[in-house]
Amino acid sequence: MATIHDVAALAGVSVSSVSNVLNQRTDKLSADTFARVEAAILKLNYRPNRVARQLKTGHTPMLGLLVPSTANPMYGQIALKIEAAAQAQFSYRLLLGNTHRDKLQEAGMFDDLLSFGVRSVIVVSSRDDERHLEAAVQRGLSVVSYDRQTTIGANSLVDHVSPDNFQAGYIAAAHLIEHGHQRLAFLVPSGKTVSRSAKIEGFLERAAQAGSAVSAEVIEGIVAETFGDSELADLGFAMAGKLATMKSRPTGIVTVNDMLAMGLMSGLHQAGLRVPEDISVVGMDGLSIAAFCNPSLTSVAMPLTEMADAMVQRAVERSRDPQLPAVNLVFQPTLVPRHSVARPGADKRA
Amino acid sequence: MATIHDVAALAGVSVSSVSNVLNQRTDKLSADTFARVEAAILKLNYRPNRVARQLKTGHTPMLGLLVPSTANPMYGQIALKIEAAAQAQFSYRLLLGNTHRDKLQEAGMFDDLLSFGVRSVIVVSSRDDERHLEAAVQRGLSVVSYDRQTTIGANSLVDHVSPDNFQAGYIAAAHLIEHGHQRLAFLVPSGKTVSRSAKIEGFLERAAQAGSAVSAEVIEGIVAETFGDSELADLGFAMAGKLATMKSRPTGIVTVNDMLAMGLMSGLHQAGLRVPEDISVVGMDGLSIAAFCNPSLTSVAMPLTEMADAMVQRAVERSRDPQLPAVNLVFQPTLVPRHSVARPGADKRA
DNA sequence: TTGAAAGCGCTAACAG
DNA sequence: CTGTTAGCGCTTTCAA
Repeated sequence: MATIHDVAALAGVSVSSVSNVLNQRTDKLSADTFARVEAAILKLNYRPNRVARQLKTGHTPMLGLLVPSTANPMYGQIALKIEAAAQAQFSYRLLLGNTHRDKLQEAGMFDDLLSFGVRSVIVVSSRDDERHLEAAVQRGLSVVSYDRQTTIGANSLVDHVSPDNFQAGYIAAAHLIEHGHQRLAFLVPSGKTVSRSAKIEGFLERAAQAGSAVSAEVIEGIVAETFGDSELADLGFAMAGKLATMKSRPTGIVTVNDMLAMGLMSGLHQAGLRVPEDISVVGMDGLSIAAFCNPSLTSVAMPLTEMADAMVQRAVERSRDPQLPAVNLVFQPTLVPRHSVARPGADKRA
Repeated sequence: MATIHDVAALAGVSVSSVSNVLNQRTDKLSADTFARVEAAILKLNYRPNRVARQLKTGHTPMLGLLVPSTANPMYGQIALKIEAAAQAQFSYRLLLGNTHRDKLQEAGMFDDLLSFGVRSVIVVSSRDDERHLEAAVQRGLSVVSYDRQTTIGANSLVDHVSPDNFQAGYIAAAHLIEHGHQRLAFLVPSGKTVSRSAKIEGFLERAAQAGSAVSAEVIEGIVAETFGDSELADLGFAMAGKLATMKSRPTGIVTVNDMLAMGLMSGLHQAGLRVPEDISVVGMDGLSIAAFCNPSLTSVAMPLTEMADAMVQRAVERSRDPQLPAVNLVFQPTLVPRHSVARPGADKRA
């Protein structure tokens, strides 16, 4: 690989002139010198060594991304959008880590990012406890946390970008109520997270507004060790079995995410219950793949592209100017009606 | 951040002793020095700067991964397995790039990997032309290509790891034939790739062995610009419309991958055709999520974990010893029977 | 067994 | 406008 010295020698100039060309400092160069250097660069097919540059400047065009698992299509989609935003906005590349929501995995990734000189990281995790994120900030990382909207006014060192989860729960319940459902349930894996709590609150709030005619309950399921890459779908499938045997079964169900909904619908079908004739289901995420279930899944979609853009922008800009105050950005979800919701008692087979 | 000098000062030794501790050269150190240095490292919470180390050694514990799009669950799953293998085998981190099968994107990624000093890359691309991969090898990258099994004996500079796609097509057709299907079709997006061709050949071969009673055709669909993140599912959905209006419709369909199959089943259902009663469908990939379709999708599963392990091992080992000859590893797929295949004419509703 | 010192390739004063 | 030079933090001869 050619170095800056080779280019300087070939162009008959000093290395600093070459460096100035590389860094667009045209004001410090004669047009002639500039041209000669450019020619030399071209002829040698020279590419500056970013490692050397980084050792000097302390910067590197890389962004860390921590997600629970790219095997979950939601996070695969997020990774795609974030990569696109990082390239488009800053020509940054992505260092990816699957954490399985494990604190140790996250900590290991932070260590490595730091030692690679990466200064910005986006964390999609959802654990309730955020102290290890603050610790990472103290060590010099600019961290953006996804889906963990903090209380307004809370003083944090990390940026937060999140859909309005309360609103998501609210409009999901509203959709079912508008279709005449009176026995609602919210399905969620056990384990408290900020986003789950907010969704549940929104769901319950809307149900409460409907008065005593509408009942609402929260049903927790436990993710088993034996579940595979699609553990949430596995859980939904398992929970369908429980639902099927309930005496006073809910007619309208909201799930905390689309994978759970897909597993649930599959399990309900297996148990001989029809969606939406016997039970209506509303998912959350807006996974494109959920449009291809049978029936296609009605879902509360999150504005992924906008959120990805915002996350990348905050992560990089704050790594460049750590003085910037942390912000708390909230994005509005929208209901995407498809075919998993109907009036209770309706029967298409009629 | 503490540097090696801080540690040396605190321990009262020279930087080279610290370096020797860092690199486990215990033979060149007294036990006492070693202990003092370790203590200093601990007290300062010192982490060696990998950038500086890399500038000196030329190595960095990073692996590049190029996939068409992590929004496709198949590639999300591959990314997950590869990351796990890279961590487990070598403690390497992953630099991820979504290429959308675009040659320019791939080239840009190669440039960046090289300038970051990354020496190994795994490419999941499937374009027929492989010259740009060979070019990357010339520039110093160790590249492993997935799903592009080359002709035996072909002399290549890149490693190939691939499922036996011919066999995949073969057992998919066999499965349908065993269920009594006589009019088969293979669905594929237009655009030739090595893996698609092999699958088609295997499919046709098995059909031919069944004699003149069995007919087999290949149906190509064109991915439209308007399709979204799940473009393959969109395509399957669109192709279902075409199938529904065919005069002499196939009863057993094999799709080149699971996303296409999911879209297809959704489209068939939309068109009033039942799976598997009216049409049986066999997918390929073995996506865990395909177990939650309705009906659940019978599919030819590829041994992802084993392939990921092999790819990582080859990529890293060859980057360390470029003398190693390129290999061509082939892995066997297995049929995962679920509920999208039945005897033609069978009717569960009876 | 330990330390001094050269340099990996680049940037950015600073001097000319 | 151009060139010289001192590092960035580490590894690794080579001497002591």
